[in-house]
Amino acid sequence: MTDRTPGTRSSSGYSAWRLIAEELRAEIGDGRLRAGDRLPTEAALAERFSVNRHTARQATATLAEDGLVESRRGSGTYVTGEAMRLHRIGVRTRLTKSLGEKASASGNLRVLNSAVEDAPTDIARRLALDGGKAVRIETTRSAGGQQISMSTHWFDVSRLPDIATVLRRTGSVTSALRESGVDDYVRTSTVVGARHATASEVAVLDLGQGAIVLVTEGLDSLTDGTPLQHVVTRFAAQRVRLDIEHPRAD
Amino acid sequence: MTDRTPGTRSSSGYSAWRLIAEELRAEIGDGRLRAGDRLPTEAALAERFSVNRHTARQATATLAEDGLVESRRGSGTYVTGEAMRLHRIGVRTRLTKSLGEKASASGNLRVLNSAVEDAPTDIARRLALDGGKAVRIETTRSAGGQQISMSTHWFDVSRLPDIATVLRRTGSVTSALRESGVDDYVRTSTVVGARHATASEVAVLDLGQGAIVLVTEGLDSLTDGTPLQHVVTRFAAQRVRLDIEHPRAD
DNA sequence: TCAAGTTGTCTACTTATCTAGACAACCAAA
DNA sequence: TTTGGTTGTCTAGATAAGTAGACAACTTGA
Repeated sequence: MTDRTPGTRSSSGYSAWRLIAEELRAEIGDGRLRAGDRLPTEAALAERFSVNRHTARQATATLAEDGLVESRRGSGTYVTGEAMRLHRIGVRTRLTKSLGEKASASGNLRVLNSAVEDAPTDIARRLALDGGKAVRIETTRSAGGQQISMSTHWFDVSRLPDIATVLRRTGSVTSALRESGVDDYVRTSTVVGARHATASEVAVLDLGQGAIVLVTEGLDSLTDGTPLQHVVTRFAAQRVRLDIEHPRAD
Repeated sequence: MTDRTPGTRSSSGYSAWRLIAEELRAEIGDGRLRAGDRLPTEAALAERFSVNRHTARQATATLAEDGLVESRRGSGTYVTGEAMRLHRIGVRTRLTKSLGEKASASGNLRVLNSAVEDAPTDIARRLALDGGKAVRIETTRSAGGQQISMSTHWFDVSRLPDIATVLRRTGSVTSALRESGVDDYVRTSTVVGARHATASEVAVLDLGQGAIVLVTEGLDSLTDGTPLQHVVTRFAAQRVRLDIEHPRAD
């Protein structure tokens, strides 16, 4: 990108301004550009990425739409702030506590829909399902007026037949499980990946097309090892980072 | 995307075929399409995404270039496989156990360059630097002929003045630290995010423009809590998932 | 063997993106 | 106030991306 020779138009499926915008977003995200800093001028960006000034402008305009930078005529374009949320992932993921740095009240769970159906074979195996039937629940989580994540939960229907109803009422997985007779459970496995958001994720999470989602796939179990919940969560990567809890050194 | 009305061209900076390609990649990644499955026909994809067949073709062609699918004239386009690597993140990330073995399961580490310089203030604070000087080392990790990740390591130069030289020779952080008198250390903090790859990451990790990187930011410490290493790693998200180690339930 | 269905390739055309240059509006510091 | 530097806006033209239709090459199952 930086040294893309004019003829070597890469045809990557990304417009030039989008690539520039994401490059700048990365610099803001990892601290090379901090809140209050002035971006390079439009002319400098155009020079650096070997594009016309209009193309560079479109890049900063997109970042401005996202509220990441602010352009001031006659002066320059400035970084407004990062505003990244931290989501804790640990043994006991008390969700209602982990969202938002300041308060415990943040993080609103909403049940979109639920159904009892045959689980995909790999999920059925992970949950050690007998009959193969499972409760699938789709939820979203928001905080501070922003969509944070969306999840697909799978429970054994023979073990937790009413979990969807209870979850809809309580708005918390931990509470719903407690009401269903599960006093304690732990996260036994988590795998994290990242990919582009699908069309439905773009819609539900209120993202731009082509945005990125962090995908976590987790298994919660009773303390004796009995599998309880298989849950896949997609976080809006531009708003959330995952804070991994490590066990105490001893 | 799926129901994009013709006039509502979103102008997202992503070409239509790129959005389709990433949508399909997501379906392959999360198991909705499995190895051996046949993709919808080009005509069906064109219909579903409201584009011309040629545009849909370009999407599958890109996936074929990545080795994710294979097109067979007269028959269809088939998913070849996922081939996702798992990278473990835990308390003690013993990458290479014995000195004699050249390559461990987690791949081959190569030192790109290193320098002694002033650390950024936030890193200096995390490492509790006295003079502010730190050793910065850039490394890459490959496995099976593929680039897996690239990292930026920061060490306190007063504590580990020769770490770069030793790391260059041993090819393992654990070994290099052991030779430097550090017998044991633990991961005390890890934060995971995701964003588009920068131009240099695209080059080093051998990715396509606009690819996604998983970014981990970790702090390793002695068992008494003394900070040792601040390390930022960027994984090629299309090749790697992070497997989070959870402490035993007891 | 045949017919239906699928991918591969070609040409022509339309639409969107990027380039190029100019100038206005505005800011900040001399 | 003046000057140089910056963002905002306009017009026109060049290049890339997407549409449209046709047909060849090949596979599969009847």
